[in-house]
Amino acid sequence: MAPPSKQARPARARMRRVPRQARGKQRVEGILDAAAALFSEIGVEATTTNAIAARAETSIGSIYQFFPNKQAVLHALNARYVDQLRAICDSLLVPGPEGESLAALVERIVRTLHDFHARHPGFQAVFYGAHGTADLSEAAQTAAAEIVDRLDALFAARAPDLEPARRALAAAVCLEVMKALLALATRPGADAEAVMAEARALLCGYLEPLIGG
Amino acid sequence: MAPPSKQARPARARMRRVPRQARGKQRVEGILDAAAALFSEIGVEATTTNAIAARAETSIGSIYQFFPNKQAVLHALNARYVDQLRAICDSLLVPGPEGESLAALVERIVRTLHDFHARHPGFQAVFYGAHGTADLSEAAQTAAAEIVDRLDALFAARAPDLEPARRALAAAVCLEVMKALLALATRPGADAEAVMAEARALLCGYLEPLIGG
DNA sequence: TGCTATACTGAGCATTCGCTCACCAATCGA
DNA sequence: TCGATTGGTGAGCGAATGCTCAGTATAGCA
Repeated sequence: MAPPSKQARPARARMRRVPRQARGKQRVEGILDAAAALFSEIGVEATTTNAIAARAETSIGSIYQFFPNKQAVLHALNARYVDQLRAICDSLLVPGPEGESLAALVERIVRTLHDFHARHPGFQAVFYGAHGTADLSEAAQTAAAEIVDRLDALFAARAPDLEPARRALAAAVCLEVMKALLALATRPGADAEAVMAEARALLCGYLEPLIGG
Repeated sequence: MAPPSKQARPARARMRRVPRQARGKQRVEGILDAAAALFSEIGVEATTTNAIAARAETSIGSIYQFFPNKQAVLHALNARYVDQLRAICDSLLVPGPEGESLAALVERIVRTLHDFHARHPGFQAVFYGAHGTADLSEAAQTAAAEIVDRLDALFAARAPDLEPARRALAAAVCLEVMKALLALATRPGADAEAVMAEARALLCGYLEPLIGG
């Protein structure tokens, strides 16, 4: 990422042009798919715009028809993941069946999020990366804030008397722990089931005094 | 990092020349200090060799007198951290005073490692980064493996009957959880003490059934 | 059928980065 | 004092990267 204006970026646009025809929409999807694959394979920084174009079997020109710069591709990909995650959370991070045990709740959450990680390798690259320049990790924070809010609401539903500050902290802690352990579980050569079992034990032990059995 | 031979690197050397005079040793230390500062401020990838030289108040030529390439600087910095960490672990990850409670042990570990993180901002940048190109994260894995081994030995001392496979898994899980929560604690604007309290609760709850009270 | 908006292309420009090399300076040992 | 070894310098090279732009192709519509 070399010469995108040394000055502070003015009013950054997310899209240069919105695709109107069907093939335009397909191009954009193909570009995002290619970016996701490369991000997870070689990392965000190491992925070049020309490589994304080659992987998407299109030309760099096409990328810059729709995206103003490389960052915008990352942001768009992140937005796609956040949308999917939001849909999943809507049916996941809710009180669940009346009287659901904490263990069952934790099991549901851990398994669902692990599935999401496994199905979308690019997600980790976008969500977990420090990406050096703070500006880029803004994408990750968007997604993280989304999940912390949902978790916080879920905790509030199960334990109305828990102090809000403690609840928010617990939600943030749970997210970070989940991130760390799901990364461990999806590491090449790791025993995902075994790690998930530890994650369940860890989270249940932590949440039991807070959220009740 | 642009043109360091597209081919597989042959027999990578860690140092081009070992400093013999005192001022040479000081130069190397100054270069590592500058690299550490920049890595933590703007990230490993975004840090250029010229920027390191400027920060160290020397010339790029001097860097390449001692280091064969940018990676070698990262590796040397990592080695310096690993040495310091090893020294700390030697007096930290041992059974401790006879009959020490699990809570006291966890408290000791969490606090000491938090201090280390706070004192060496560059450490996180080196230790936590994915750094894209797998080759670079090798540095992080070196340090991680070191700590996991120590933890494993500590667990073995406290719970000789625990199954080795489970013990190793628990050690890896503890390291990842610690990494995640220490990162959360040192995040700008975070309440480090509050996060550390949660970390203690989390780890005690997890380890109690494994390592005994 | 022709006209227009949309979509697509890829050589190449501007810029950056890692790193070299020819040269100079300080320090050491005898 | 003087050669030898070690330490230090920075303009600039080659390669790679993000991105542009002039031009071409396709789709939608009257």
